[in-house]
Amino acid sequence: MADVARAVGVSTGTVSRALRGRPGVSEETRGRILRAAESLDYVVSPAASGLVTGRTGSVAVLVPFISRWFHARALAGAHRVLRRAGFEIVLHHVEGSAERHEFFETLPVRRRADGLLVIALSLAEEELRRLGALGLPVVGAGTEPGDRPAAAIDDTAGAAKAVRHLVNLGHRRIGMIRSTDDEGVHQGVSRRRLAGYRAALTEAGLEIPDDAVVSAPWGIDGGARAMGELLSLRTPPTAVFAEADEVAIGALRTLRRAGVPVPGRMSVVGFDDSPMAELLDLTTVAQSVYEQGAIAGRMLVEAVRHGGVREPRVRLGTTLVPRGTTAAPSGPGGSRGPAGGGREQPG
Amino acid sequence: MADVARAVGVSTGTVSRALRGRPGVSEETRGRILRAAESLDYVVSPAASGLVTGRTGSVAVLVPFISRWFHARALAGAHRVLRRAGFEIVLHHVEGSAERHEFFETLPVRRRADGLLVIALSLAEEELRRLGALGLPVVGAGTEPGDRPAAAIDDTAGAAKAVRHLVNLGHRRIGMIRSTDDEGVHQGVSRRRLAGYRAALTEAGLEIPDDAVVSAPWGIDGGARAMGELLSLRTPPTAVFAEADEVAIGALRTLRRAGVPVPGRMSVVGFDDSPMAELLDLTTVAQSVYEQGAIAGRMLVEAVRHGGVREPRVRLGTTLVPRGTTAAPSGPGGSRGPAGGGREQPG
DNA sequence: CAGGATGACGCAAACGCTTGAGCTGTCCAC
DNA sequence: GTGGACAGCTCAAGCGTTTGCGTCATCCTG
Repeated sequence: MADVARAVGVSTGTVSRALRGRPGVSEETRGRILRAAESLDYVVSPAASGLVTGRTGSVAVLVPFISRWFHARALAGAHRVLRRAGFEIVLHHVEGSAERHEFFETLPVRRRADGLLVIALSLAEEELRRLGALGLPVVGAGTEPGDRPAAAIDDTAGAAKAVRHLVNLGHRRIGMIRSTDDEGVHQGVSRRRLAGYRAALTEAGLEIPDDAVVSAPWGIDGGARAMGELLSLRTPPTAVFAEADEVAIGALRTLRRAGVPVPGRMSVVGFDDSPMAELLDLTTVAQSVYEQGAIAGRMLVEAVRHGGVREPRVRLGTTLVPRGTTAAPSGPGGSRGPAGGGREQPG
Repeated sequence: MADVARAVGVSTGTVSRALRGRPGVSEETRGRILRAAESLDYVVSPAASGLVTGRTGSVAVLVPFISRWFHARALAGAHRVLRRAGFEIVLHHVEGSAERHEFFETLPVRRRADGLLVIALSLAEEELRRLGALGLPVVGAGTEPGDRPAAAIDDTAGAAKAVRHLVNLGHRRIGMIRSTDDEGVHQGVSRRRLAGYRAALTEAGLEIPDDAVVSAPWGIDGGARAMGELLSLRTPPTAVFAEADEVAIGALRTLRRAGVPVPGRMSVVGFDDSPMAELLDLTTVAQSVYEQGAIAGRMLVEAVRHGGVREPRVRLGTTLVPRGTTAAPSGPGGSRGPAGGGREQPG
C-alpha cells in the first residue's frame, strides 16, 4: 500500500480510504489511486486489514456429506451469493459424527469467520448453545437451527403431500422408510417427515401401520435393506414413502431384484427430486435446494453487515412430482383404471 | 494473549512461544500457559499472526461443478487431510466458464492462501502462467496442471482399458461419446480419453470410425442426445465408450427409450465408477477419487511446509469393472455364446 | 572459584493496514 | 475583508502477534 501511496503522491491513509470507497477522497485522486493499485497489481492484506477492523471477511459453511446431491447444491447456492458479496467461503465438511463432535468441541471458526452457515444439519440443544457462545451470526439452509434465521422447506407438509398422493391413489396400507445417521439416530428431517407421514394418514382416517415404518442407515443400501424388511412383513404395505430419493432408489433396487413390479404391486415415493429421481422415473417431492442455499447466504450477508435479518424465516414450497413409480394399488379390489373409484381426484 | 500472559505471569512473547511449540520455554511454564489458554478459552488471532508470519494458514481449493460426484469426492478427500494438517479450506467454486475466467482474472487467492489445490480442471497455458505469477504452491487432483505436483489417473490408459474390453468382446465398430463444457470446448480429460480410445482401436487393428465419435454437453442429457446421433448413423456402432458415467447413463436412457436392448444390441461402457454406475449396472472404469484428493492434499501440505514435494507425480490405477451393459455383439455373425470365437480371452 | 555455556524469559520492533483527530486551503455569505 | 464551513489530506496510534536480541540465573568445567 505504501508503494501505491508513493506512486500517487499521497499518504497511505488516503489510499486506504480510496480503496474502501470511504468519503474524504476527491474523485480525481481516487481514480489515480485505483489505477495505480491496478497497475502495481496490489491487493490489500486481509490480515492487516482484519487486524484493525476485527472482521475476517470470510464466512464458514458447515456442511455434512458434501457428495450428496442436496448438500452440494445448497452449498453451491450459498457459495454464489456469498462470493458475490465479497466473502471468502471456508468449508467445514463433517463427514461423520466424530468430526461433527470435534467441530462443536473446538469451534474452529473462532476469530476466523464473520458468520456461520449451517447446511442441512439439525443441531442439538447443546450444539446450539455452543454456537450461541460464539457470538457470531448463524443461519441455516435446509435446516432451522433453533430460532436463528433460516431458509428451508416445511418437511412435514412436504411429506404429507407425498403420502396424500398415495392415499388419493387408493392405498390404504402405506409404509415409510426412515434413515439414521452413522450413530443410528434419526435426525431432525427424519422426525419431521415422519410427522408429515403420520399427519396425512391420520387425516385420511387411516391407521398408522407401525410395523411398516422401518429405519436403516441413509443411502441406497439402507433403502434397499429397509425395503427388504417391508417385503418380509406378514402383510406388506402396497406403497412406501421413503424419506429421501436416494433411499427410495435403494428400495426400488430391492423391488426389482425381488421381482415385485413397480408401480404394479408396490408404489414408491421419494423426497427431494434429485437428478436420480428423474432418471429413474421416481415419483417424489421437489424442493429448490440451490435457492435455499442462496437465500440463506443472502441472510447471512445481511446479518453480518447489519446485525440482523429482516425476514429471518423463509419457507420454500414443495411440489409433488408424480412419475412412474406410483399408481393405484392392485389390491383385492382388483386393478383400477384411471376412472377407478377411491379418492383419485378428491375435491 | 495478553490475558493469558497476565494470568500465568509471563510475557506475551513466552506465551506465543509456548503456544506455537517453539523451544525456549520450560515444560512447566508451557503447561501452565496451555492450561490458562484453555480455561480462558483463548485462540490466537490468525490475522495478527498472519500479519507477522506472512502465512495465512489456509489453502484455496478451486473446484468446478461441486455437485458432480467426482468433484465432491475429490474435495472431500482433500478437505480431510488439509483440515487435519491445520489448514482452513477456502472454497472457490467455479460453475461455468464465466466464473472460471473471473477467477483467473482477479486471482482472489492473492494474499489469502498459502497454496492452491486445483480439482479436475485442465488449465490452459495462460491460466498456468497466471498461477505461476502468484508464487504459490499449486497442486492438482484429478488433473495435472502443467508440471506442478498432482495426483491423478492415466486417463488415456483407462480409456484404452474400456475400449479393449469392447474389442475383446468382439466388437468391431465402436463409437465414443465425448463431452464439452458450456462453451462447447473439449477439456483435457476428453482429449486424453479420446486418445486412449484411439490407441486401443489402432492397437487392435481396427479403424477409427470418425462419424461414430460424437460430442455433446456434459451430463445425462448430453449423453442422451449423443446416443441419438449415433443411432441415426447409416451404420451405428455396436458398442459405445462414453467419456463419463453420467454421459453413459444418458446414453442408456436413449437406448431404453429407443427400445434398443442393452447389451443385446448395444454395449455401453462408462468411466469413473460413480454410485450411479453401480446402481444401473453399468460397465465402467473405476478410479479412486477420494484418494486422489487426499494425496493431492498431502502434497500441498508438503509443498507449503517444505517448499517442495518429494514424489510430485502420483498416478493412481484404474480398473475395468465389467457389469451388465456390455456383452459380445449380436452382429451378422450371429450371437456368440461364452465359448464364442473372436478375441474373447486373448493371451 | 573464575569463566564460559546453557536455558528461560522479557523487551520491543516490526507486520500492513484503518481511522479519528488535526491541518490547510477554498469558497461563500455577510 | 473576515469568519466560518467544508472538502481533501496528512499524521500517527493502535490492532494482536512473532521473533531476534539482550538479560539474568544456574550449572558445569577445570
